[in-house]
Amino acid sequence: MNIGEASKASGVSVKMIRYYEAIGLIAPPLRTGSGYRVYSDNDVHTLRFISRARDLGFSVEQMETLLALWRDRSRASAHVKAIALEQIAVLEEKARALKAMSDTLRHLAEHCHGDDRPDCPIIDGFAGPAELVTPKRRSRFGVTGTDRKVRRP
Amino acid sequence: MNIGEASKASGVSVKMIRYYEAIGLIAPPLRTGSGYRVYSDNDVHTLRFISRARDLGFSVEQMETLLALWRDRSRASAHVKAIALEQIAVLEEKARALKAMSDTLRHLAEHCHGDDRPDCPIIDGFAGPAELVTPKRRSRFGVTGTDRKVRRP
DNA sequence: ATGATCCCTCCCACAGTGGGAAGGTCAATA
DNA sequence: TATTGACCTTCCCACTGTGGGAGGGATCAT
Repeated sequence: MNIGEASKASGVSVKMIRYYEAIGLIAPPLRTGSGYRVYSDNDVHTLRFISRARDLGFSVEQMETLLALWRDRSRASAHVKAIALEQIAVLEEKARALKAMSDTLRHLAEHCHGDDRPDCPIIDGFAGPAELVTPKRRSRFGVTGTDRKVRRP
Repeated sequence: MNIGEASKASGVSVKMIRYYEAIGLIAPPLRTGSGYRVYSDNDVHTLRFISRARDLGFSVEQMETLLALWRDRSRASAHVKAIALEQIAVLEEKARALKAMSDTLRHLAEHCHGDDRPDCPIIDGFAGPAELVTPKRRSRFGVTGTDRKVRRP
């Protein structure tokens, strides 16, 4: 099948399929004489796997490992579990940081009467002393991980 | 004071101060004869405001509004509150999505014995039918917002 | 005067995703 | 058969927000 069909069947956008191929996450598929990419059911299966893993917040780098493990019938489940647990910890830490932020904001908002007068504890909280506003400084939390390396060599 | 000092005093990195200037979030400061940027205490105050807002997950675009409101002594607190509440909702939705992900993963991990046998419900969950693995499809949640426009004209 | 420590600008990288231009292909329909 | 419309191709660019680093100038203390 063509890329559009594979996209619909897997839930990965056409753009992303090509991107994953370019960065080497998936193997280049066969081509027709005129250069169209041709995907098998098996390829779609892999794409679907990728889609699920993305939805669970795994990075492309982690998916590389996960895919290798998926294909390796002799791998130990302990290995996969370790990666999953690591990911769970990351996810939970991000959720925690997010919650701390919204709690702080909510606290500020609760003390703001929200009418047409200019006094506003939210704005004052931003401008005033740090302790009032920062739950825990410097937790920027990019959604995808930190310092990873160049992958296209 | 020079940019390095302003950076230390505000908690915004030197790189970011220049970036915020380039995109027009902050006004270009005065320069010495040799081209060094010179910041006043007031500038540092603004920078600190920005630093706090960033820590609470506001995007640059939101900060533009927030800064304008901060400087506008006649603004209505309702306006600020509305922005804050919006941000709270976004933050909470992200936290919720993150939690759903980690719950799903944890569920999968709990059923994985984690030894050297290859059976692994985590991997199987990725490869198998969608219902088992996706808490709620297609919630990718970039940390900063979606479709915003070019700002350097 | 020399070296250390600033600062300047400019370019590049990254994740991950989409937009779109310029062009080739394929199937169906008029 | 010729045209149309839906696909496909590659290539480049955008974005957010942040850091790295090169190559060169400025300031300051010893």
